[in-house]
Amino acid sequence: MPRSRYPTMPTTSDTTDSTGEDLRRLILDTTRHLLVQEGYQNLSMRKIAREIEYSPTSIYLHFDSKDALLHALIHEGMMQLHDDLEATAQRHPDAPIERLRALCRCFIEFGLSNPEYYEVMFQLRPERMERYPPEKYRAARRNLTFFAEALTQGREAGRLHVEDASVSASTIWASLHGTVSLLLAERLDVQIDRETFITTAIRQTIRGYLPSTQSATS
Amino acid sequence: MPRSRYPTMPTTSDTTDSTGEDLRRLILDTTRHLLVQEGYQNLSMRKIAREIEYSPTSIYLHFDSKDALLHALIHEGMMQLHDDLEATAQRHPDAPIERLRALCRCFIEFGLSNPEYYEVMFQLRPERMERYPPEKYRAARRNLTFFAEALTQGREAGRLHVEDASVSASTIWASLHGTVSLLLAERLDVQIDRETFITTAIRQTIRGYLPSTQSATS
Amino acid sequence: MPRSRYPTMPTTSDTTDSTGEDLRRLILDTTRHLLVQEGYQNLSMRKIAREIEYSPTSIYLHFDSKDALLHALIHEGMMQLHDDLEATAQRHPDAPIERLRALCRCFIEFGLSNPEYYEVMFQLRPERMERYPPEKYRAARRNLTFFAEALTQGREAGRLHVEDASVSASTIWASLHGTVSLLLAERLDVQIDRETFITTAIRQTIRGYLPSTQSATS
Amino acid sequence: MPRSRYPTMPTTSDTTDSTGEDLRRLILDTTRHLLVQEGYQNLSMRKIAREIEYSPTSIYLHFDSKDALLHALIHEGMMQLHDDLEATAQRHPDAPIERLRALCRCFIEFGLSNPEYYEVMFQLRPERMERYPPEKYRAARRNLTFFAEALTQGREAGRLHVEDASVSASTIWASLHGTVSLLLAERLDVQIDRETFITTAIRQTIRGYLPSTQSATS
DNA sequence: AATGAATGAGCATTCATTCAT
DNA sequence: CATGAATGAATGCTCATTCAT
Repeated sequence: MPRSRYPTMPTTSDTTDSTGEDLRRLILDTTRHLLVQEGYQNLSMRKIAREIEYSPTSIYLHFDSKDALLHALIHEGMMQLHDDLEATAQRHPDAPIERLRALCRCFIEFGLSNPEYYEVMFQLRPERMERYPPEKYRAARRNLTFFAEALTQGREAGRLHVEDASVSASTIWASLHGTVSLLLAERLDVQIDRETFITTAIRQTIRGYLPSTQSATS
Repeated sequence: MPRSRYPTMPTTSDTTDSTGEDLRRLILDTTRHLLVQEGYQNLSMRKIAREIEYSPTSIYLHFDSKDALLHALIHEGMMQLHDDLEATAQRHPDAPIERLRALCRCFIEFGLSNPEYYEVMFQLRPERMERYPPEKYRAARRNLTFFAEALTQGREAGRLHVEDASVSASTIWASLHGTVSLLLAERLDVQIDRETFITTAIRQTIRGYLPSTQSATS
Repeated sequence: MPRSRYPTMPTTSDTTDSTGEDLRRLILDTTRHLLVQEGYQNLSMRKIAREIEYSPTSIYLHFDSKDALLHALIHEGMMQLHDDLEATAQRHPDAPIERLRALCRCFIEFGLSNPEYYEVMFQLRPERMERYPPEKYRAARRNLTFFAEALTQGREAGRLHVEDASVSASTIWASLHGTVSLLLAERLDVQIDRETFITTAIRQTIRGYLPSTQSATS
Repeated sequence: MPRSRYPTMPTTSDTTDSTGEDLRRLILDTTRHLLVQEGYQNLSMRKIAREIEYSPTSIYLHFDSKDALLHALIHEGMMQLHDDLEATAQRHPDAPIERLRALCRCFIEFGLSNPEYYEVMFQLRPERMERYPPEKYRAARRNLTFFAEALTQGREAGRLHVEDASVSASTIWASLHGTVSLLLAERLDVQIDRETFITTAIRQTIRGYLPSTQSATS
């Protein structure tokens, strides 16, 4: 009986960690694993149950519904992304532009290396997110602040041209999200080299905030 | 008997035919409608049938399979987007930057006002696209050339800084796609005004191609 | 438009052969062909229609139902088997035992070389045969008389030990049918050589009618 | 609520278990019943479910697939046939010819009194048997050895003329199978008395192995 | 003589979930 | 804490057949 064959998350979540929380962890890890392996569309409670060698019913002892399970998973993903971004940010404490570039690269790499995770984190239909718990939502939004902070510091250092850091963080996010999405959906023209595409996307995104000669437009 | 309760496409396709083509249209229109209402994941042949008040079998008289139906829909969407972009391009024959901005706006507006199409057009998982007919694929790709042409002309006029027009067209597309996606998925922070977000996204995207004082590294 | 790509039956049936009978023939030939190629289970009116490039409806102009079509086909098969057996019988006019052996071989070979045909001819469930037209049934039964005649002549020549030629013809038929069935169902042990099996089956079947030293009890 | 209206198998299998095995039995018994009533071709999971007044899903709690269900059924039939043959063989330990005759009679009676089993046991198309588990296949083949052993002992006693006992067991099986098949398919001429037909079939089959005066023919 | 349009019934299988234990 | 038993609803798709034209 394997039961715990996948790398475990270091319990980032707010679990009070009584004894039986182990199964909760096992479910989450297995679900994540299945998600990556078979995709969101093919994820089913039964498969999770089969994989952990418990009955489907047991999952419901720990999660109210499939949605609740997914939400927990999204949250974990957001937390991991947070950790990744944070580590990245700390590597460039005094160079906001470099930091911004690194954050962009970090986001894209997170998406590309966790494709199915990415799908549930950012592409789940709004109705499935309706019941997403507000405090988790707030935590997720915190990821954006890394971008906003870099922008703000860049502006304060006079090196970036930023009007509203919060809005700009969102548009940067949009660009990165579009980049990841097209790559994951394999919609990019085969003639275009992936790495060139990514580099260009990041470069142009950042160029949009560098002071320009023609400041005219709108 | 409702039967035709949704706005109809003005028969963009190559049909000018007999009576029985009406049902084909009805199916396509209804499918589009269901797509925006319930999303691709919840779309089923039976639901379509129920909605048009025909038997599921009847759909198969007009489309070989669910995939074929979706492909037809995607193609229609691509063709309409093409028409929109073309009309937009012609409105600014001699001002590449203005044209580029208008094309961006056009794309975003297309996405926001045809959410039915958008999901299947750009977010369908690669497996479902595998059998997408090559000639339709080629037609779809043509939409990108409007962007590439504007970039090229802007470069030739010395007003845009563009290395590879084809790659850049793709990164612009990525930005726009990300923008539309986040809006449709209702992932944007409620505190941010939609119109501001869109305008900013477009402006920054284009700024990325304006000549800058600081020569952007790599 | 091919329409008549398969070898045609030489109109053994009782058709008055007006002009439109051509389609009837085409349907029969195509059905036979499909049967051999794809098996009885996969035979459908639609497939036949597709193959002959007529509408499914058209088939119903010539055959009342799928059953009627199958019955016509069975009849044709029986007639062909009849021809085969007849030709075989005529080759041994004066040697009843040899003739019997040849008839057995002929039957088995017919079965093995027309597997799917054989299936509908002899293995169709009784309820599908209920409405089989009596005159066709009688014609089919005539095939048995070749065996009965050989038995009778063998008895008259004092070379075969036969009580009731009609019953014995049936038991011989049963043996042959069993032999063909097992071979077609691939139920024979792989260690047993097909040809040896067939030869043995025939030999033993005939030996059952040769005069024995031990007068067989009961 | 009928639920258990058919004769039950006395749990030949290796289950001596809990309560839930009852449904498994009910499914098997009902399936057998439906098989004889409607034939293999018309057997569907839904019909079984309807008949046992459970949901179709419930069947899948006990059998992985339709094939698995059929295989279980075939195996049960083979085991019962085995028991019947074994009991028969033991009744004639020292009289190989009598034993052979009794085994033939036993096989035919098994077929005629278990028509439900018969079709799936011996007439299933090879495709459906492909995945038949090898150990079950081996068990099934063991039934043939009763015939082979009787032949061998008859030969050793100098009372039967047998070349290859294994091949001959198969041809005897073929004869019996043909006999049963024609009877079950109701293909026998109504003028022929069933019992006469069966007796004759068995007698002639065995006569084929008695030493003959004319040993000549190949 | 031929068809286009349409359908009701059916298929094997999977799903998330519930409930009594 | 965990489960076995059970289900209603759903899935894409195929079938033989009918009927008005």
